[in-house]
Amino acid sequence: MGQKNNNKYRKIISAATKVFAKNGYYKAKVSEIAKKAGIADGTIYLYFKHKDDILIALFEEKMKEVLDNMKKQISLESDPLKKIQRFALIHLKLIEDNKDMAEIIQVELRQSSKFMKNYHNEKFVQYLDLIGDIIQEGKEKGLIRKDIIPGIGKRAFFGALDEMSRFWVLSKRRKYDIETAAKHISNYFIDGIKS
Amino acid sequence: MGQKNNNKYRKIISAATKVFAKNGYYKAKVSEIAKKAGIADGTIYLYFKHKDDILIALFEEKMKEVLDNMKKQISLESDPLKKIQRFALIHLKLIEDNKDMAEIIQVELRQSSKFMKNYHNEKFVQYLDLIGDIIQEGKEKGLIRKDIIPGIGKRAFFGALDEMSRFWVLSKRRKYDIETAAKHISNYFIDGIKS
DNA sequence: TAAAAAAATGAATGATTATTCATATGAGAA
DNA sequence: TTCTCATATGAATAATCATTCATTTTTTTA
Repeated sequence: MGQKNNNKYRKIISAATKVFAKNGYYKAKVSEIAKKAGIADGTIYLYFKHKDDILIALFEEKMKEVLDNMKKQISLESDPLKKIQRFALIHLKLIEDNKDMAEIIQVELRQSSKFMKNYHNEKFVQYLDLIGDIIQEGKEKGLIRKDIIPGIGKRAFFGALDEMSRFWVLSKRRKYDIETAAKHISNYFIDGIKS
Repeated sequence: MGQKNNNKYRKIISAATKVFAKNGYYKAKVSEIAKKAGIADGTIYLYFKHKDDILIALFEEKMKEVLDNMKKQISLESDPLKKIQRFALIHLKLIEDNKDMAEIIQVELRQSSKFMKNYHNEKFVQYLDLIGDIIQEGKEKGLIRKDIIPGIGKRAFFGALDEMSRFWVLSKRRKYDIETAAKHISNYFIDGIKS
């Protein structure tokens, strides 16, 4: 038991994604996850020690997927400024294609430091660092101004995308389409930091 | 009872700010708020109907303060581009000066749509709109490009600042000082949208 | 096929806490 | 001082769920 490729493990993660997304971690009932996964309540505890282990496992899974996917896509582009554009588009598309996951990351990522004081979301840090690395590369190639600080730049850019996602995740209507939003946000940023 | 200028009402809000900030809304115990406010548990229910009313009242109070303060400060500047710079600085200073409040807004604002499905944070919308209005003004004065969409711009800029705050609120060490971060973030943005 | 091991079940447990309310306290009026 | 009303108290209540574990079902082994 407890194997990550186990059928039931997968079912629990998948059910939990939906249940956590609906009302947040605290309002999510373990029994509802079990029900949605089509198993008994107790079975969950054969695969996870505690309720919060489900959330952590879920984070790890999804973030790894997101991170691997983004890395691959970014590597297809060689121009750092183009990489930034692509990052924006991929990120927002990801939100669109994984609404449940996006809701959880939006809401619970913030909460995570509160209720799991010791859990450090390493994958999230790496995701941010992808942007930092692009900025660094751009500086080295002379495409980005030398005075740009990657640590600030990566947060500013990620934050801009993230706030746009938050708006989408939490509101019903989509006012701007993904391509437009991605293009605008990456262009503000690129024009703001390029040489 | 229930008067907003009431002594005990104030004490409860103030105690709740600290208690919510420490471990988040769900882990906060009403009895701990009461204890910190120096009153009996039951007294809280003379001023608030439910636990979540405390959080909503707290939001309203703090956001009103923040909003009024920002409005006043922004109005001292006439150049829209300077207003953006000032917005960044004031916003980050505010986070610095109100760490407890900042933690609550960072964490619970996200959560709020989950556990109070009907509560719409009007003051937050207005805060975002301050940025939207500045952008609009800049476009009218020919200082900002005509193709900039205020609805995207305001979210991008706020998101950039907000992600920087998140980093500060959740980490112990401050790597960049406020003035530097504010200057950089507002400059990326200004260079990205100016004519 | 029978025995043993592994997985799964779900009713019962036990801990947690928001909320209530019978009672007490204090302040102003007469 | 005594009565009244508003305010405050905090022990008791009652509902909620995560977690456990004795029992059952399924799978593997021989």
